[in-house]
Amino acid sequence: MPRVKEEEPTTHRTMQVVNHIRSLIENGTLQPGDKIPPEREFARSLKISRASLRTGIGYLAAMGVMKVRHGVGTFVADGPPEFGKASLSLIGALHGFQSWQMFEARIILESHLSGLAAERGKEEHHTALAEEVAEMFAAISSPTDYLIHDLLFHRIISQASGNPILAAIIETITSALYDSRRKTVERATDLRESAEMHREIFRAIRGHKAKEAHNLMEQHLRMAQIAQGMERPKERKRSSAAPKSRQARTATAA
Amino acid sequence: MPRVKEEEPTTHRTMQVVNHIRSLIENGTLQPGDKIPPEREFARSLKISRASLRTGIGYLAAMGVMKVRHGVGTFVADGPPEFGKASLSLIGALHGFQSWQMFEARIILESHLSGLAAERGKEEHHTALAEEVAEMFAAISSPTDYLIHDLLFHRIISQASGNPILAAIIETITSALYDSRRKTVERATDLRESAEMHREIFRAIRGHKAKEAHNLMEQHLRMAQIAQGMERPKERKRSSAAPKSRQARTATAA
DNA sequence: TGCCCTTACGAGGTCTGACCACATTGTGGA
DNA sequence: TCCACAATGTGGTCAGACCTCGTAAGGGCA
Repeated sequence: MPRVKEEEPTTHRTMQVVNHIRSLIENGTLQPGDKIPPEREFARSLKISRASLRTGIGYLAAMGVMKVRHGVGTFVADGPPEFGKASLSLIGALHGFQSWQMFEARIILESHLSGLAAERGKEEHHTALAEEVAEMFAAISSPTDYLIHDLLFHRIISQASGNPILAAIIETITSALYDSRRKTVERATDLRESAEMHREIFRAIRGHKAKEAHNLMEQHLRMAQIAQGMERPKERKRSSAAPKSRQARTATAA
Repeated sequence: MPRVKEEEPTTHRTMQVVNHIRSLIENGTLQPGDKIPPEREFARSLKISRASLRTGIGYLAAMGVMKVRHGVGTFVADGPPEFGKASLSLIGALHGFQSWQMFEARIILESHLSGLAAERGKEEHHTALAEEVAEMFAAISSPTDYLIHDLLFHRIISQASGNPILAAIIETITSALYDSRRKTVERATDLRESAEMHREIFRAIRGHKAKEAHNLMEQHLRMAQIAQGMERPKERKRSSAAPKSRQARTATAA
């Protein structure tokens, strides 16, 4: 039998698609927000079946690189960089991540980010931060609105830090923490104090006081940690039989 | 026309699969290393097509939760927790992550981890670290072997830190940095100094000197950073309008 | 007896093409 | 003028056949 073996299509189809799109992104052909060709057409141009193309796209979508909208099209992700939304939650379920561990990670990272933002922040960031602080004070009586600006405030700091990787990590952790956080803010009674704290952080960053910005952020987050009951439990006998808090399936809905 | 609309099986099939497997993991039915049923069989039991099941599995595989082996079966991931291997690299290409940023993230995280390891490390970790240090000294003349134990050393510290989330993040960053790192080690001439440094870090951790462990690790990594030419470039004039410049390629390029 | 090669089978990988579901657009009727 | 509905384009799902890879079982040769 003729073992012609013509073209070696390199690796598996999935990776073929991933690498192709990756190169399109790397050479600038595809930019955040761009739409890729329809599946049928794209598949034909790549000489692979639509099913295989979809596998590859699914892979990219899972990691947050692409965003698929039913009935509309498939796009390159835009907005703040972030790892797959569900990834932390999923991997956490697999390895038994605890809430306090997520919060600890957040404290460490965001404190540093705050310090970096103080060192590297530009005028534009200072302006944006000032605005969010003002909005927070204005929303003191509305926990829901307050939370929005709180999130924005922290996100701006991430951007100001000049390290998108750390920013992306924080973004991922924050979204995983979002649910429980929303509940806490609902019953928070002293948003004013929180707002004051944010203002102080802002001032430290604007004044390029890295050390101070770092410490204030850490202090702020530790308070939040306590408010949400996410302190690290006392060192105790391995009692992993804790009441597992069922995470909402809807995750970061709306 | 009979628009019966019987049971709405919740959301899309993909998420249906993901949530199903997720719940199997959460309630302990599925544990790391376990094999899931064959696709055909599993699909039938879930009342969905094999294609849809595969989409869901692909999603989980992309995030490192599951591992698919052609001709063998599909398994729940085991080994050190980690986000999708390609994720950082891919998202990095999309958002123009720089190598120095990855290294900066690594320094920040791993220094803290080292401090935490000093606080929380157990005997078992100390033993393992000691062993790796010994192996490093033994492999001083073999860069490749040396790198293996170097990697292991840092991984043990991650575990000893008691925060699997931070450990997973580090694991992801490290693997993204691996390529360029391997090249550097090839031409490294002074592995002995590096080994000495690791030993000092080990001693700090064993002695529960958190601050010292933190500083030593930071110092160690900054030296490595310089050795690999991954310092943060000088601050340069730059318009805030994001001049769409061709994204610099990360050193991990091909 | 013991090893190696071949075969068989189980499992994932890919293809095809049809059809379903969702969003947007355009057009005709009220 | 405005709303309802149909057409269109795009992703989502399905079905079943076939391909490829790994492993284990079986048989032949030394």
